Amino acid sequence: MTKPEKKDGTVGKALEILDLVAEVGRPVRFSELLVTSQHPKATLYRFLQTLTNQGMLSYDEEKQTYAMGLRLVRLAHSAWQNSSLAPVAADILDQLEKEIGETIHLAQMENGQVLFVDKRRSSVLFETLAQTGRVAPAHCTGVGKVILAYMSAERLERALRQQAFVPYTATTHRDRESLIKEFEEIRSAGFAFDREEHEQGIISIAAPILLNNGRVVGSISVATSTTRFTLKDLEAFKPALLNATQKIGDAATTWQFPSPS
Amino acid sequence: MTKPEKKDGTVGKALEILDLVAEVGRPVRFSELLVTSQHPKATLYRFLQTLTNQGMLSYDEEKQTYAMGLRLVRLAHSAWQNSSLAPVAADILDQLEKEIGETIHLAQMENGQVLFVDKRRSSVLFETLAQTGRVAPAHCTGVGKVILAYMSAERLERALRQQAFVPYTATTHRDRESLIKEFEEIRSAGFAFDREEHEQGIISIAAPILLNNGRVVGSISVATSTTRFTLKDLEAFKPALLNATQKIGDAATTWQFPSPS
DNA sequence: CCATTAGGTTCCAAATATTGAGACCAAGTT
DNA sequence: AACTTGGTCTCAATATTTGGAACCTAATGG
Repeated sequence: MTKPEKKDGTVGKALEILDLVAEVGRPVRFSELLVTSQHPKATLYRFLQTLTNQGMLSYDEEKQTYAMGLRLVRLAHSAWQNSSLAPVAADILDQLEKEIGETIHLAQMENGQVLFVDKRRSSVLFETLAQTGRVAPAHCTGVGKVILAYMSAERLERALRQQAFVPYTATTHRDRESLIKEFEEIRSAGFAFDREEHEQGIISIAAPILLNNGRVVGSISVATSTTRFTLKDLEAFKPALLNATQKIGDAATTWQFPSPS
Repeated sequence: MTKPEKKDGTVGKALEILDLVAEVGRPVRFSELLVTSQHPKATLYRFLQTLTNQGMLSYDEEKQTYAMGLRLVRLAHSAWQNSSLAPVAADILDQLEKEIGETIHLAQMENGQVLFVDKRRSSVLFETLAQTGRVAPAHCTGVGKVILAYMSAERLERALRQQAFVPYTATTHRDRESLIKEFEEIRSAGFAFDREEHEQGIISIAAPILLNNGRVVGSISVATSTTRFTLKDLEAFKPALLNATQKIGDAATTWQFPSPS
């Protein structure tokens, strides 16, 4: 009673199961879900049934596995167009890419995680983990930290509670205090670095996208590998980066702006 | 009792509302949804509430509008990777693009509609309506007709019932009979044409992707404008196209294959 | 400037859908 | 052949959803 936190009935539970399947990231068996979810057999079974014939999941009869359904990609298309910064930012990202020629990510906050909503690929073949639609932890990425640093106290509190502080590398922030300490630094600099905090050998510089009323709605980063650039080198991109975030912020303010998570 | 057709309780209804919002394709007001949905005020309100704080919808307080939520793009990423043909087909599409240098679409069936799950853009600046995640009617597109033509009787029946037969252009099939008649032709040819049936000035050639057991799981099309090619010209792509669909079919058979809608 | 209305939100008892223990079934293992 | 493991089905108890109507609030108009 002191911590209900969630009160969304059947629909909420069903969606929880979708998340579960999504998290696994591959087709998954009934029994596997049975242990990770808290539900009894019959209940889980019915949810799976419902979600499957709604097209939110797909069921492979032969392998007897569940995977995410195609209806989601249809729905997501609409989400991407209407609720993400991607359409507003597209032209500006194109321009930024031409200017600096490195990998660029456009990210927003989704339930305490960083969600990549668009990107431009470096011409050099170099893959980061990030693809459009992919998520990453907020506490150890440039895009994540810079959004957190500019959040309102209320939203920040909620987001911090959602951080698991998984220590990916030696430089990853391991607790709330350490992370919060960096925020002041980020705010006074106007941008954040990722110092190989998520992936060994990958660094980035990220700046916040602010609405004219001061609200953060997302961020952009330029990411590269330590074999090609140092943090100092990345700092050279700062003017171009801030110019881009400024423009996107302006555009998003006048345009239909998305409500943040 | 004679035609329940849908029996998915609360979850089904909630998802129906998501579809509703997606269909509008722009942020939408409460009152607008109230008339298109069948639900009473209070009920709709609660659903919107639930979906919003689940991140499936986003609410713009200022404009008082609902739009699709970012959680969907996160979930869809997983769907696209696990349940679509896109990952299996990626390399083959790349190759096909190099070979013929025209716009290519990879499509699957989703609830009676054609869903584009990937594409390769022609180097010539030429935009079709199709983007990844976008949907189109099945009865008037090459990718749609060719999938229908190879479906099992049972699945076909279901799909046909979902066709609205909107007459986009002069050549669009206007009824079930006319459409069915073309299926034999398609099957004996092994591919389908789109004769400006969806968009004036856009034609395409499409071939089915078949699992080794004969089941259709998707299709590929090469689309172009009538100012650049004729149907005869498109037919020249047939060998390359069939080669690609064959390979994708093989790959999909051995690989984790998605369950069709 | 008050009256009126349209768009949203909240309440609550009745109607309905969800829930889960356990029975059941199929297929593979020992 | 008995035994597991993985999955599906049934049914009564229970919790949730439901929607009419009251209630807000901010616009609109007279």
